[in-house]
Amino acid sequence: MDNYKYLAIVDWVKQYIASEKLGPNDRFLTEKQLCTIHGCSRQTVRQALMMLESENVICRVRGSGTFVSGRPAPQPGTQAKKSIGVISTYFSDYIFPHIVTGIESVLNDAGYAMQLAITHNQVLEETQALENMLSQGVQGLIVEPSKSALPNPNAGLYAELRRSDIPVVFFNAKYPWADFPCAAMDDETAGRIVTDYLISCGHRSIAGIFALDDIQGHKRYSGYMKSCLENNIAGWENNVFWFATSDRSSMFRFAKGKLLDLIDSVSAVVCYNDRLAISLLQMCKEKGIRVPQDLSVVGIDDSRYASICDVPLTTVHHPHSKLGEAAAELLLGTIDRRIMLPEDRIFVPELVIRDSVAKV
Amino acid sequence: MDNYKYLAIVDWVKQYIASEKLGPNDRFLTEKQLCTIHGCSRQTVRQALMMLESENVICRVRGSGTFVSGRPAPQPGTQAKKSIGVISTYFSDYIFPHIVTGIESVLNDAGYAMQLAITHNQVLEETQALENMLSQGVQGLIVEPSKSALPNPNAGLYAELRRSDIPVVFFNAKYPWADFPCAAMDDETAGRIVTDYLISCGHRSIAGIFALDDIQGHKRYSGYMKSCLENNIAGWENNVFWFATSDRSSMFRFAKGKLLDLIDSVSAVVCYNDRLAISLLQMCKEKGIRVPQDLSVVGIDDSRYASICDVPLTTVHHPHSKLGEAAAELLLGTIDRRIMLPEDRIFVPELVIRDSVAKV
DNA sequence: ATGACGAATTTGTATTTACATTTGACTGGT
DNA sequence: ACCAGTCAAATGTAAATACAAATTCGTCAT
Repeated sequence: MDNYKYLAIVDWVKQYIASEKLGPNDRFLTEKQLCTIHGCSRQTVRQALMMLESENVICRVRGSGTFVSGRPAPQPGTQAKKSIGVISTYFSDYIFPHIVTGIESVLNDAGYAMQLAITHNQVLEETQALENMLSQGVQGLIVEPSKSALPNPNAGLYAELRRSDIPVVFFNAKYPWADFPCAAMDDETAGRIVTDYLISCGHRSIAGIFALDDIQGHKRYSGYMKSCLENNIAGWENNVFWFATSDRSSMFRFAKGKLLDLIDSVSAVVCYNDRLAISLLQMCKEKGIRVPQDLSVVGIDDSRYASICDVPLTTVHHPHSKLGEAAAELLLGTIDRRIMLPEDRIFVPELVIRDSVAKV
Repeated sequence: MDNYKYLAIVDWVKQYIASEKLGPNDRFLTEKQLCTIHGCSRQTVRQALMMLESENVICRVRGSGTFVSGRPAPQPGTQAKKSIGVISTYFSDYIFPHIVTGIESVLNDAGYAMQLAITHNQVLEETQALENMLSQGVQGLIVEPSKSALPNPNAGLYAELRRSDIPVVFFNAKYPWADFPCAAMDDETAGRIVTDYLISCGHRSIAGIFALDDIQGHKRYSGYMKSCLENNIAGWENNVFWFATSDRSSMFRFAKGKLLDLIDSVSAVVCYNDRLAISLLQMCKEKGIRVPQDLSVVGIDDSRYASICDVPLTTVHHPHSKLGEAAAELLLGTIDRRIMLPEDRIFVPELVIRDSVAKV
């Protein structure tokens, strides 16, 4: 039975404030008054007040007095609502909003607040975000890696997280050097099934455009490669065009010539994702290349633009919000179990056939 | 010059932990040792240690000793990174991601973390989010009101925020009973210019579909109304179709008959926003109504779908991310000045002409 | 009225002393 | 090898005292 005087005073004060209906900024009893009321020394009163101040119940001003501060701690269960940090590369567009929505819904149901930061796929912004989150005292982190296929200065930070038992879950991709659980779709299979589909439609010369700095890009490329190998597609290795995600907007300006040459020589293109595919569609429109008559195009991710755009895009469904929910569930699971098992949640990709592929 | 012993000891300990490279869970000096080192009483040492413990630098165990805990507080500037709460109705889609991105960029530059909650336009979820944010100790709030045109149970909470000087900024709309600054576009003018444009194209019977539970809906309706009045459009009052935002997805199921009758009787429709307009376009497609030949449609907000969809939509440009930035700047301004002047940031809407309106 | 000054009040810092409670290691017996 | 008891060490609680620093407010002179 913890029966200490200063704790008794803490409780008494809370009761007192509640019963007297003291609002914010009302003057409270002085230390001396509390001493005589409780018949104890000033130090004991001070210890109680110190505790109350750190709990944000009161506010003390030297020379002036003690005041009631803010909301008087609604429930006695005074633990602050816990929060989870979410770090994403982007989220203004594409599939990201859906993923984050999925995360939010699960976190919210579990009573966690969500703190969001965006890295714009820049590792330094990731560093910044991680530092922020940690100094905010988050209970866990859900991170989409930035430039997951390149060396990364944050390895030390993640190691520290591991040591201090702050749970981390990745989504979309995972850093190979950080063994945390991950929610993602099976990107290799995604790359494979779009290529398989093109081949099943009779295409034999198929270009691929992939992100270079990103594990997802590598995996999708790998699926494309395996499909080409298994189906004895010749020359595929020379038909691959690599880009860095930072180039995404500018690649169609700077590398247009090279890209057009490549496109001229094939009958179909596997695009790293829908966003890229849609840019390609626009370029084709400008150049008078008809899709799918002159060129077949497939994307991956099934973003909403894929179904709305001019030539509805054949693509691979991305689990969007389900993936976000899975990531959040993984994190909550590790928080509950208090251990970090690196069990991933991998989603099986499904082909979505629309109008951007011709049979030959 | 604050030159207190216990603060000196706090600094000394931080230095010591850093210089000796003590990791988490390493045993630290005992209180007695610190007493002899600094030549002071044990209480003074304890005061310092108490501070360090509350800062999460050390961890004390009765009967055992003092231990180094976690990360040793990187910079001496030890105030936890401050965070701002952002409460939005939705954000997975439409213009919301852009708005939130704008907010994030400004907050991030100013060194604030962003905490995000979503209400799904439900006042109770707004209550929940507000409570969460407050218990997290945010420095300020950026809120998009939920059902801003209906009575709201959170009035008391906002009054409390006002009293306790926690700055609040609204965006998109403001509650009429809560006098906080607001960043929004001029919705009345937006409603007016689309109607004006339809009239300038020769339309004389123009329907309007507006959100009922939302100040933005009221204002856009008001613009539509004024334009009709000024241009002597007859019968406009009977051509208005109201809906609640919660009906949005289902209205085309339940009220289809009534809506079709309405559409049959007019040559043009003003839609509350692009999202609605696009749903309408799809319905028209299904029913074989050609846009713009049989029916002209205008939206408001210039979401990305407006430019991509089948019949590119004539609409009004929404400042998206600029509006988000403005909201964040308003908030940071009031934080800096420490007073809340209700100065709004209103954006002038601009018509974006695409292909969904026919001249008659 | 206004301003300067100072006393009283109130919280902050510092020391000293005493005892309580918990932990961990040591010791001795089985 | 194991168990139980003991004891020292470490932190926790409590009190009395003294002085420091900031604020408030009344008084007095201008």
